[in-house]
Amino acid sequence: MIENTDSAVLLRVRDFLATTQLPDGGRLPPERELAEFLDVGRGALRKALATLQAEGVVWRHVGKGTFTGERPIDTVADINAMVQRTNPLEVMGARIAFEPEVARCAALNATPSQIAELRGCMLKAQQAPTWRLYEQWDNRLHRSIGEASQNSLLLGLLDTLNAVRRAVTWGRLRDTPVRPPPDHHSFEEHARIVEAIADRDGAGAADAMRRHLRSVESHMRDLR
Amino acid sequence: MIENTDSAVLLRVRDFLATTQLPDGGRLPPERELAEFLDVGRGALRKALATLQAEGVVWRHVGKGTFTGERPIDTVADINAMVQRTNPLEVMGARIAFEPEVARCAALNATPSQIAELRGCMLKAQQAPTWRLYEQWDNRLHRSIGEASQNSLLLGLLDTLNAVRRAVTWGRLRDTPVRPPPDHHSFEEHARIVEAIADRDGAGAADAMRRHLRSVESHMRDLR
DNA sequence: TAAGCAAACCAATCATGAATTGGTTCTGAC
DNA sequence: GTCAGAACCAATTCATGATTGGTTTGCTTA
Repeated sequence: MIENTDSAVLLRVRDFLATTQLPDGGRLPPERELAEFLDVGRGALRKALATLQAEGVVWRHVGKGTFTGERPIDTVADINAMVQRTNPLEVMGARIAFEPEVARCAALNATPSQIAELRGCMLKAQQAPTWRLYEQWDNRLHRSIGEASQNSLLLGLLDTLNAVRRAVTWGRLRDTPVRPPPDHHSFEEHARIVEAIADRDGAGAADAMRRHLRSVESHMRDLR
Repeated sequence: MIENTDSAVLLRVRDFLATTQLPDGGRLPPERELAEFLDVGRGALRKALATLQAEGVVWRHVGKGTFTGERPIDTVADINAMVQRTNPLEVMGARIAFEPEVARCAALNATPSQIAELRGCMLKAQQAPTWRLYEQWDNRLHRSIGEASQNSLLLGLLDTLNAVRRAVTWGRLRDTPVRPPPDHHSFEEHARIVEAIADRDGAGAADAMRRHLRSVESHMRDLR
C-alpha cells in the first residue's frame, strides 16, 4: 500500500468527486464500496469524509448514504409557534389579505372540473342541515379554491393558515342544532366568488372573496 | 334474513356507530367484517356507508379503511414536502400573489421605527459590494416589510414562503464577483415600495411590490 | 507503542413482496 | 329487478430483509 496518510486519502476523495462529476445532491457510493475502489481502509475514508462534511462539500445520514452539497433544510413551519403568537383578529386579517389573491389565481387557472367541484361545495353548504356540516363544506369550498389556483405552494400556505385558524378558533364551533337560515349572508357571497371564478374574472373573484371575509369578520364581532 | 332495506341497514350502521363509541377519527372494522357482523350484504353496507360519508359522519379511503369524523387534509406544513411539490415558477407566482398584500398591511400598520428600518435595508442593499450581500439585504428588506405588517401570522406565512423559495432556488446564487450595477432595476422599485409604505398608501405599496416582483420574474426568465 | 486495516455489530433507512381494504364487476338465486 | 355473494382491481399498509453510515473490537504492521 502506498502512503495512505490522512491528507493523501483526502486528496484522493476530492479527486474522485472531481472526476465523477455528480449532479448537485447526488449520491456517492457506499463507504464500503468507495473504500475498496480507492484502495483505502474504511476508517481512513471516513476521516476524509468527515473533513469534507465539515467543509460542507458533502453530507451524510445513516441508512441514506453520502450526498454532495449541503444537507437539505428540515425546518417545518411550526404551526404551534404561530398559534401562540397570534390571535383570532390576526387570523382574520391574514385571511383577508391572502385568500382574495388565492381566489384571483383560481379564477385564472381553475379547470372546468374544479369549477364544478366549487359549485358542488357551495350547494352542499347551502343544504347543510346543521351548522357543523355547513362549516365543513365551507372549509372545503375555501380549500378547493386553493386547489383551483393550480399552485401547490399557495395551497400549502393556505393549509398552514387554515391549520392555525382551526387551532386558534378551537372550541368555538357553534353546536346550535339549528341549520343556517336560507338567507344566510354567506350563501350569496359564496355564489359571487364561485361565479367570478367561473367567469375567469380574477379581480371580481378577489373582490368577492374580500367582501365575504369582511362580512364574516363583522359577524364574528357581533357574536361577542 | 330480516328486512334489509336500505334504511334498515343505515339504521343498523348508525346504531353500531353509537354503541361502539369510537374516538373521533377512529377506524371502523373493514367492510367485509362489518357486513358479516351486522348480518348484511356488503353492497347494502356500502350504500349505507356512502350515505354516512355524504353526511360527513365518516370518510373512507382505499387501502386505509373507514374512519369517523372528517377527512383530515394533509396539511403540508412540512417545508420539504412543499419544496418537492413546487417549482421556481410557482414560487414566483405565490410571491406575486402574497407579498403585495403584505406590503399593503405594512403601509397601514408600520411604526415609524419600522419604516426607518426599511429605509436602512434599502440603503444597505444599494451599497452592497457583492451580489451575495445584496441578496442578503434584499431578503431582510422583504422580511422587514412582513414585520411591519404587524401581523405575526402573515409574517409566519412569509417566512414559510421564503424558506421554500431559498430551498427551491438553491444553488442558483449568482457568484459573479461584480456588485449590482448602480442602476439595478430593483433599487428604484424598492424605493417606491418603501415610500408608499411611509406614505401610508396601501394600494400604492401593493402595486409597487407587484411591479417589483414582476420585474424580478422577467429578469429571472431572461437568465435562462 | 501507535496507526491502520478488516471484521463484526448497531440503528436508521430503504426496498420488496404479501396481506389488507375500499371500489367495481359479474353471476346466480329469489 | 334486486340483492347477496364471489372474484377481481388498485391503493395502502405491514412485515421482513437488505443497505448504509456510525461504532467497537481485535489483529497486523511498521
